[in-house]
Amino acid sequence: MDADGLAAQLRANGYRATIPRMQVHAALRHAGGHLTAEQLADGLADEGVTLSSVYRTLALLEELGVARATRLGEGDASRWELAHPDEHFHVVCDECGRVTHHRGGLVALVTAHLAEDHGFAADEVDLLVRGRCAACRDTDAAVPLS
Amino acid sequence: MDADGLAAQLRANGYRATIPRMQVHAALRHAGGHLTAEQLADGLADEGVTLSSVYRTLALLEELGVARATRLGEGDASRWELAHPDEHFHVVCDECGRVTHHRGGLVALVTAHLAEDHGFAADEVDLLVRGRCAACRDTDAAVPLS
DNA sequence: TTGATTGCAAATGCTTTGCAGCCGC
DNA sequence: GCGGCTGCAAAGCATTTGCAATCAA
Repeated sequence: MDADGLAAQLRANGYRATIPRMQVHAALRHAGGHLTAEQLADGLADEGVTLSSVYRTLALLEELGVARATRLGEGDASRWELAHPDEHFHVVCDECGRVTHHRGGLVALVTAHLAEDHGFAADEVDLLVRGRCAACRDTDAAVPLS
Repeated sequence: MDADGLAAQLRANGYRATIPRMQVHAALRHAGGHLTAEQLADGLADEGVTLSSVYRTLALLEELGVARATRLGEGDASRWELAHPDEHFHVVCDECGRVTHHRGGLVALVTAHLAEDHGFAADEVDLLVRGRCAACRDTDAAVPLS
């Protein structure tokens, strides 16, 4: 979604199109996702956007279904991205920290299974995989610890 | 695993079998999982076990592969359970808060897919589904909001 | 005995909130 | 102009950590 679209959606829901809201959205769109609230605030400090506004804006964007939070580690901070229209899941490498998206019918499969067999209406499916990516596995093989 | 098994596993790894460790494990086993650190500490206050020991113990049990943490909400505290030998995922009802486990070959399917197509070695798969359970959907139908 | 482990309390880090002024509508 | 939003600073939680005392081995 572009800036005008966001402004329209905000106003359509009775919210105002303010600088922090537009800037946070632009930053998420530009970065392609996986930013913490603090990273967003740091990057937007020049525009006069503060951390608390970032948090408030993220909560709002989430409520509108525009953004989405994911916890990529145990104690870590939440990381944010724009909501994708199609389902996906996150694959995180514990070694290099790289995060990739994977798409697939998997999420739809889970949803259908739960609905049919258990009468459960799934609103949100969050699939997180942690492990080691191909690049890091190669590196390990080349430079063994022993 | 029973108490003796845990004591043995602790000592085999160079750790001591102390009261907090045995009690936290027993509490998790008895409760069947989904307890926060604070709930554990409250229930074990009579045994003189403090919150910080609960946290340290949980971290240790996780390292040993005996326990496992899951975040069931955004800002919520982590909930803990004993690790199951077989994979499973959590289904949380947003309305009544009930949490159920579901088993299935789904996790193995994801792991295999990532390994074969992307060379990614998955260590941990965390699948969380949120929505409304059958019971709550029935209730809603009987007592419509309008 | 001896060092790992605990309790206590203070510190940390992420996130939320109260309030007075500001700005989009 | 009005009321929603923001910045600022302080509070709130879950979790971690420093240190002296304690306890398992």
